[in-house]
Amino acid sequence: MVKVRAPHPDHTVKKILKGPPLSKDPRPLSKKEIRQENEKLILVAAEKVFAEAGFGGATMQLIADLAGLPKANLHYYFPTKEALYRQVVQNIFQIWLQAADVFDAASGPAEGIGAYIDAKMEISRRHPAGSKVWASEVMHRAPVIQDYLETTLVDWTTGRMKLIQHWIDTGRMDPVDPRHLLYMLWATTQHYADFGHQIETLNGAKPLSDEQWKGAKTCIKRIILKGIGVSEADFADL
Amino acid sequence: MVKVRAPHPDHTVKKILKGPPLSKDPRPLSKKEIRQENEKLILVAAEKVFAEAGFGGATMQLIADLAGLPKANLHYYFPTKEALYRQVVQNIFQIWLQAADVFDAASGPAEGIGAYIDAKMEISRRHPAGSKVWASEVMHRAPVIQDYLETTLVDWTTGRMKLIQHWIDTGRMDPVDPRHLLYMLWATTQHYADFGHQIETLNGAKPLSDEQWKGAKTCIKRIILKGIGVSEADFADL
DNA sequence: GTCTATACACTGATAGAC
DNA sequence: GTCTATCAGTGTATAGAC
Repeated sequence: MVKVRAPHPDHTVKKILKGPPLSKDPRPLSKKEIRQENEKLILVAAEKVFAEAGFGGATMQLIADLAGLPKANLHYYFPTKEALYRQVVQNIFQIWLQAADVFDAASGPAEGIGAYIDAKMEISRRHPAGSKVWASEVMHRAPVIQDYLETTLVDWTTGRMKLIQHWIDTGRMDPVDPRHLLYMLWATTQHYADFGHQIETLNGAKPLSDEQWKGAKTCIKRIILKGIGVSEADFADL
Repeated sequence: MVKVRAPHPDHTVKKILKGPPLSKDPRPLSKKEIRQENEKLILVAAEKVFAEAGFGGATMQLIADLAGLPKANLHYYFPTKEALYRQVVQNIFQIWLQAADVFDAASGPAEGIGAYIDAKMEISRRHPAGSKVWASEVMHRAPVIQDYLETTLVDWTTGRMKLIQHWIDTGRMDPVDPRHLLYMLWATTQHYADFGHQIETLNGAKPLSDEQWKGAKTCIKRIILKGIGVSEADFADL
């Protein structure tokens, strides 16, 4: 008996990724512009496919179809699947780090942590695919960006922990472990991207509305800021 | 020129999964016992491999090697890779739901939420592989357990939200959105499993010690319970 | 820079002896 | 119930015409 082989539990992926290919800019372009244009096209498509299917489940064919290019062209711009993946992950990491800026510019915990939550929630909303790729990469023991974790991320975390400790020492918040506070901030905000499907399902199969996103941000900020002993007067305007 | 093909960014997986195969019980066994024994062996191995490599990156060969069985035997016990995966995911879901019991048995928010955090943190610690498989499944839009999300999970969540609302209505905690509070609990506790590698890296490449796990639990409970307005006297014994 | 055709490796699954 | 050998399908990557 011939049995049809189930391609992958992620058979939904193909449906989701259906639709018109990403549109190209129709202007006449120089070679350099063509390269930039196509690399961008491929990276955007790759991010979505890697997010939906994981590295192993993603195929160059799926990415090519979504980008509207022949499969061979992908290998012209990126030598291997892994190189393409690596570029996707690095791009996410940049966005992720960028959200840290609001942290430093702040005058105190209410402003700094509040703004950081807002920024990370916006990332979860605007870059859900990127967040998922990042999560997947870390879950699989960071095979391609371990060096970043050990250098950039460690530095970033150390700096932010010192800042939080300073806020504690000057009596502007409770003496909580800065490390676990950071993890809580990462976890809570990232959850809305990584587990977005679960959240949507629990929301009656509908994406969160503008109001609901706003409500989520406010709720998270209230609980955490109050939880670390920031005076309620300092974040009454949420 | 012949180029060696990079097998997968998860090349670390093979190393990690190395070591002596899971030991079998050497007693003489009945056929039924043999079946139970081997199914258990396969499921444990599969959980690890699926967690480390994702569904697409996992291979029946890797699972077989880790279980110490020939590849063909896996197909004897589980007809397809997907069937095996499905069983793994369902097992996780049961553990996950089980943690809910402590929630209901509680007399109020301090006890209920505190115990739930403890229970979920223990799951993250004792079943990190399972947690990762679950996270991966949801991130990929739950291709095999969507029906569970729509039925069991929705029911569970609705019930717990009502309980929290009751606590609010009786003035035992602040009027926060129960939905987002639940998400925060899930996110924060699950983070210690799913992002365990990142946490380890930030901990000097060492797993969290007993003390550190305890510290994490305490820190999370303090922030959240205080954040939702539970009187500090009610959780002073953390 | 684009794209068709194809090489080569690997994986899930099965057949069939023991 | 166990296990070796093997098949068929799919995937990455490349060659080479345009």
